[in-house]
Amino acid sequence: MTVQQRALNEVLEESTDFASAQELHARLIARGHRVGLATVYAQLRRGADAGELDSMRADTGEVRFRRCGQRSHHHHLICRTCGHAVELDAPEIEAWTKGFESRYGFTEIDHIVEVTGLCANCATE
Amino acid sequence: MTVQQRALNEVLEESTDFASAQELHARLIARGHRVGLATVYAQLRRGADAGELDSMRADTGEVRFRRCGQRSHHHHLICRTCGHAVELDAPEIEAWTKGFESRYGFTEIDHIVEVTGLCANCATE
DNA sequence: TTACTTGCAAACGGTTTGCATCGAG
DNA sequence: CTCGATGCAAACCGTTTGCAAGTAA
Repeated sequence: MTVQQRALNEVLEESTDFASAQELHARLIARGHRVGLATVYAQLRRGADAGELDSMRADTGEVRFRRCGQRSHHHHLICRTCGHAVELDAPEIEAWTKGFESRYGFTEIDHIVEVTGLCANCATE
Repeated sequence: MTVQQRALNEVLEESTDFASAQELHARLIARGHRVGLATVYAQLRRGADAGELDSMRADTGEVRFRRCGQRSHHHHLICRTCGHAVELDAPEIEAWTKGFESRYGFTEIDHIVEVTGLCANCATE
């Protein structure tokens, strides 16, 4: 656990919405940390691979990250423009996917569900 | 309406899934059309602006296009091992996502749903 | 004619990589 | 001491733009 990792974790901890690698890097610099952009990218990649971070691609092409607050399985409603996120309960989805196990003979069923849209703020611009 | 536009329309007409600008360009070249990549991008942009094309950003970062309104939205149940796919109807999902428009003030809501598992064949191996 | 489209090449912006160095364990 | 993390600079890749030449109407 390096100094840079601790610093990034801190910033991720404090932000509630999805943030881009560059935004996170800028915040680190603003706080006086000396961190390379490539390092931030590397850290974010590791975090996402390890399942500690959720990632999504914005309309602009950047990837945005957020620490996953809930441990249990859940989904997000995410603004495609600014990354603002709402956590969703999805009992319907869980039930829906369960049904496939017997119906199609599939096992170990998993699912990825991302709901995206434009939040009230971004829609007016 | 130029020759290149007619050619691209033809290719879009024939493809049922979302295709990237580069894929579409490659298909045009494969058919013997002399078209520049920049032209394909320009055409796709115009088509999307005019509402004739749906566009979405893939995980890889490319933008993929599809002619609008053909074929209703659906999802797949895909085997993680052999790639075997089953088409799914998802009325529950559609209804579920619709509810968010008013509840959270989001507009233009879209969703990505991927259901994966092991098919009967692959599970026994 | 005239405005719009074409298409090459160069620019752009986010991300990744090569590699020498650093530092945690 | 060792191996993974760091960070600069350069490479990458999809996309956009500048601009000269072409073409539909």
